Amino acid sequence: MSEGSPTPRSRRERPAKPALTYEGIVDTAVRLMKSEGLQRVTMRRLAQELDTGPASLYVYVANTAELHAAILEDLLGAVDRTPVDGEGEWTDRLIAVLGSYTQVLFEHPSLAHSALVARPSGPNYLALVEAILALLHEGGVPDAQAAWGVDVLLQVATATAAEQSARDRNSAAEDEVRSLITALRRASPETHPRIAAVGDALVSGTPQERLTWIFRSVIQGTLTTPTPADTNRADDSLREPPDTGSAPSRK
Amino acid sequence: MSEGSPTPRSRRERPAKPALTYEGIVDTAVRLMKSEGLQRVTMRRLAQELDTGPASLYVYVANTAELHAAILEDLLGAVDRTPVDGEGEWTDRLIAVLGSYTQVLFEHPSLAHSALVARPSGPNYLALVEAILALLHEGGVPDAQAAWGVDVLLQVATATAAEQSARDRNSAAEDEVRSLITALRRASPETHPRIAAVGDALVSGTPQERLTWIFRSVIQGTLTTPTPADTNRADDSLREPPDTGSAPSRK
DNA sequence: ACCTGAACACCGTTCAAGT
DNA sequence: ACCTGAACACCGTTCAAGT
Repeated sequence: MSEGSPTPRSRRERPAKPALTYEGIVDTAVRLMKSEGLQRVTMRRLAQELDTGPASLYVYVANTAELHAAILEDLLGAVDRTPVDGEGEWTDRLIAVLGSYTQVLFEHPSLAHSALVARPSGPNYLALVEAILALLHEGGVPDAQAAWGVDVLLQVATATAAEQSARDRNSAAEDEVRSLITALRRASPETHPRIAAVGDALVSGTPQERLTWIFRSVIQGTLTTPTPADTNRADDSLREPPDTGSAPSRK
Repeated sequence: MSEGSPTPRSRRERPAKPALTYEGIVDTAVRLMKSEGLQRVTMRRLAQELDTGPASLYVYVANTAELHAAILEDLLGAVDRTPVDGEGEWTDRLIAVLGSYTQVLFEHPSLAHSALVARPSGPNYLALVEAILALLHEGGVPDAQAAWGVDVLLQVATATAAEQSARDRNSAAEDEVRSLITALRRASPETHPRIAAVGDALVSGTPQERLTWIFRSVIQGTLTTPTPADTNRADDSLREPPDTGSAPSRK
């Protein structure tokens, strides 16, 4: 599986245009994303980077969405999962893992938005899900609740990063927030008594404080809210048998 | 297209081309969105619908994002807020309002995704925030927690609608979910013990069941999780950290 | 003063034709 | 058999020039 040794006899050798592979395409896409943002990772721009035409990429990648999902999966490798086996309260360690995930999205703002739709299924994503489940298990959260909770936790983290990063990059989004704040402040106690009553609390706190509170309260809700499944199936014998022997043919 | 309308021959009277106004533009945009989806509500397509050039729209709308936010604000008028003054448990009525909001997004799937970024500040959005705050207040949720909770509740509702609607319209997204499910099922108990242990619970339940559980658990978390503001501040305004460390680093 | 035609600088995706 | 040039059908946004 070794590549042929390069024989550098040609002096007008180009900068080693690498053969197109899925890995090479994703690597280049990640590099391009880090340097220019996801909005520049287009099929055409990426093809240009790879010194080919856009049509060639379609041999390896089905469409732009799949390309973006592949970038996300790659980036998830940077999430720090070490708190899983660390010390301290399990909730704090869970918040640390979720915070690291959010941080990764923040560092690449353009990615967060697409992460809300892209559903990666690669090893880095699975490892993250496993880490969160392990911490919820350690905290004594029932399996059914933990299973549904992991989705919500990743969802709020992703959505928060997407919102925040939209503001960073898009001045129009910032204007929208500004006018929302103005509208909230101007809300009359007559027509909007509760908005007037809570006042600045609607927009108070640092993003950091708010995010930590969100994690804490969603964890709390997950811990204390039974799923309907708990009443439906009391025993856990509904699990699929391991796929030894007969392969399940239905998809 | 609206051709073949009976126009008098003598005059070149067109089919009553309405003068451009902000309201007229938004109305047409909403109609176009309902008939062809948000992805067709482009500046160019909308201008075509209004029988003008795209440049003319920029007199009234700053950019595409603002246009989409205006559409969302209009659609929020369809949210059923009557449960606020209804009967029954406050949590059930809150879930009903949030469910109606989610339903509106579901009925116009293309809108949900943009709703995650667009921050409307119109009357319909304010009325929705007011309604949620009123219900949280009725439930005895402290103001500071209610203020932060309303954001999370709208966020999870929006994100859920966006995810679900992405699947409906985009077969690629559906494939992604399918391969995620496969990946979860195949997870080895050796490397991913918790994923293996919870098994199908990760993907169990109807969207309806899951969404209701999400609302319930986020409400529960909001109710029981104190904000740092409760201990930190009395009535002081928030101060921004100096943030002098932003060095212009070149790479 | 107000509006817009035309241009600039891009897109995703497909497929016939070339190697 | 594999790859890609070229085309199709679009985009957002700007601004000089026309009325």
